[in-house]
Amino acid sequence: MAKEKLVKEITSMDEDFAKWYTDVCLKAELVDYASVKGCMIIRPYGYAIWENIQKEMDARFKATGHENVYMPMFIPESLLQKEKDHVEGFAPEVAWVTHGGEEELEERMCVRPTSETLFCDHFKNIVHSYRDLPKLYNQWCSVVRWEKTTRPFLRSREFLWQEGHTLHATSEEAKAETIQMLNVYAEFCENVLAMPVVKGQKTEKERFAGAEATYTIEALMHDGKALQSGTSHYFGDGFAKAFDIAFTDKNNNLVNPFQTSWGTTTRLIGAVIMTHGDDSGLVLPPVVAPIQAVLIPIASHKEGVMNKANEVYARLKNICRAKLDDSDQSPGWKFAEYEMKGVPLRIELGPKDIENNSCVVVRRDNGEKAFVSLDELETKIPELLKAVHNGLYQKALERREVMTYDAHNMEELKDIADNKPGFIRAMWCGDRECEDKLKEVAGITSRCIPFEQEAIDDTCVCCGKKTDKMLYWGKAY
RNA sequence: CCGGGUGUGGCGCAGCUGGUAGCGUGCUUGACUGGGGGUCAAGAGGCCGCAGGUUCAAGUCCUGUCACUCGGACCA
Repeated sequence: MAKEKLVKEITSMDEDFAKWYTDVCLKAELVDYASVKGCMIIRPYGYAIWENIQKEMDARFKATGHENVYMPMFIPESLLQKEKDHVEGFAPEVAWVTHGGEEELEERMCVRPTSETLFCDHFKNIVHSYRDLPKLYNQWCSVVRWEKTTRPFLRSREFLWQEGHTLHATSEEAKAETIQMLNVYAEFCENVLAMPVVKGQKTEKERFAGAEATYTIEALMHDGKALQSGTSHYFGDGFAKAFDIAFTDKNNNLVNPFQTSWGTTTRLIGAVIMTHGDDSGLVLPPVVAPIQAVLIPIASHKEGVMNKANEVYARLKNICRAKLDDSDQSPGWKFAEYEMKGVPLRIELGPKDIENNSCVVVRRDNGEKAFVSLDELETKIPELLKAVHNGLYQKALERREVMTYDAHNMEELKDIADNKPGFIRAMWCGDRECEDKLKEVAGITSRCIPFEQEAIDDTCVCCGKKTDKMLYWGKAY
C-alpha cells in the first residue's frame, strides 16, 4: 500500500550527495570500477551517452571549419620540456613510460596529459607560409593525469575528451577563435545537455599552464558546487616561439603564428548527472539519452497486447531512439528501472489503452502523465521530448538563480560560503592576495570573471580598493 | 600526499570473548501473476581483498600491502 517514491537502491541526495552520485553512476550502469585505481570502465549505456555527445559536438566543430586528426599518445620528455610554464603545470601529474619490452628507453616518454606539445611539434613542420594558415584541428582521444583522489567522470586518471588546437596568422583571429569555441561549448550545454552555464574568463591564478588567457564555462551542480565544464585557451605566440613555429607573411617577414586550444571531457556526463539527477536516479536530457522513450507493455500475456506493442514500437523507432521492454519483469520493476536510468519518456500500453486506442506517456523530469491517442504519436512524442528538454533547462536555470548570492563585504561572504551552497558574486580588485585570502577565509575559489558584468558594488569585497570587476566564486569540484 | 571509514556468494550486510560460512536481495527453473520494484515452491553460487605472522585452530588477533570511499591539499 505504501507508495515508495524513491528507488531503494539509491542513497538520497540530502542524506549523502557524494554517495548518491556514486550510486547513480553504478546503478544506472554507466560505469564500473576497473582494477587500476582511478580508471573506469565506461559501460554500454554510459558510452552511448558519450557517443551522442561526440556526435552533436563534432558536428559543431565541422560546422566551424575544424578537421579531426590523431596524435600519438606518447610524448618524449624533451618535447614536453620545451615550454616552461606548461611543463611545470603538468609535470606533477604525468605518467611515465620507461621501458620498451625488457629494455630501458634512452629517453623516457610521458603518456599525454594534453597534446599542445605534440601539435606544436607537428605545426613546426607543416606551416611555412601565410598560405598554410589557419590550421583548425581537433582530436578525440583519451589522456592520462595521475590524480590523487578520483571519482567516476569527474576526476579519473584516464579520461576521454576532445582537444582542439588551432594556429592563426594574427592574434585577433586566434582570440576570436578562442571566444567562438567557448560559445560553441555554451550553446552545446544549453541546447544539448539542457544545462545553463556562466561564460567568463579565468583569473591569472586559475589559468591553464602556458596560456595567456583562459576562458571557461562554469555550471552549478545540485549540491551547490561549481563544475568547470569546458575551457578555451588563448596562447598568444608563446608556444610558437618555444617550438620555433614560424611562417613568412604577405610582406615577406618571418613571424610567429598565434595559437589556441580548447577542450571538453567525459566530465560533461558527470555534469549531466549532478545537474538533472534526482532521488530516483539519473535524468537524461533527450538529445543525448541513449533511449529516449521506453515502451512497456502491461499484461503482455493478454490477447492482442504484444501485437499492438510491436506495432507501436515499429512506429516509435521512426520517431526517436526507442526501446520495447518485453522482458518478463513486472511492470513496476520496469518503471523503477528506467527511472533509475533516466529515460526521458515512459510509454505504457495495456489492454485498457488498446481499447481506447491510446497509451500513457510519463515524463521523467516531472512525473506528469498524459494519455496520448495512438493516432498522434508522431506529433506528440517529439513535442514531449522537447518539453522534457525545456523543463530540465528551466529547472536547472531556476535553481542556479536561487543558489546565486551577492556578497558585499567579508562577513556576508563568509556567512554565505559557510551556510549557503552555490555561486557567490562579489567584486574583486584584481590582486592575487585578495583571491588567496578568500580561499583562506571562506574556502572558495574564483570561478570566473563573467562576460556579463554587473557592478554590485564599486569596491573590492576584500581590500576595499576601487574596482568595476565582478567575479563568480564558489566551491568547485 | 595527509587524516577518517570500509573490504565476507553478483549487490547490500551479520558474524560477540578465535572453534563446521550466515541473512536479505539478486540469479536459475516451474506455476500463478501483471497499470509502481508481485506470490509460492525447488535449486545453484564463497581463494572471507591480497601477502606474511601468532595459534592446536584465524573471517575474527598482529604486520604489511592493494582497492574503494569520505574530508582536506592539488587538478578538467
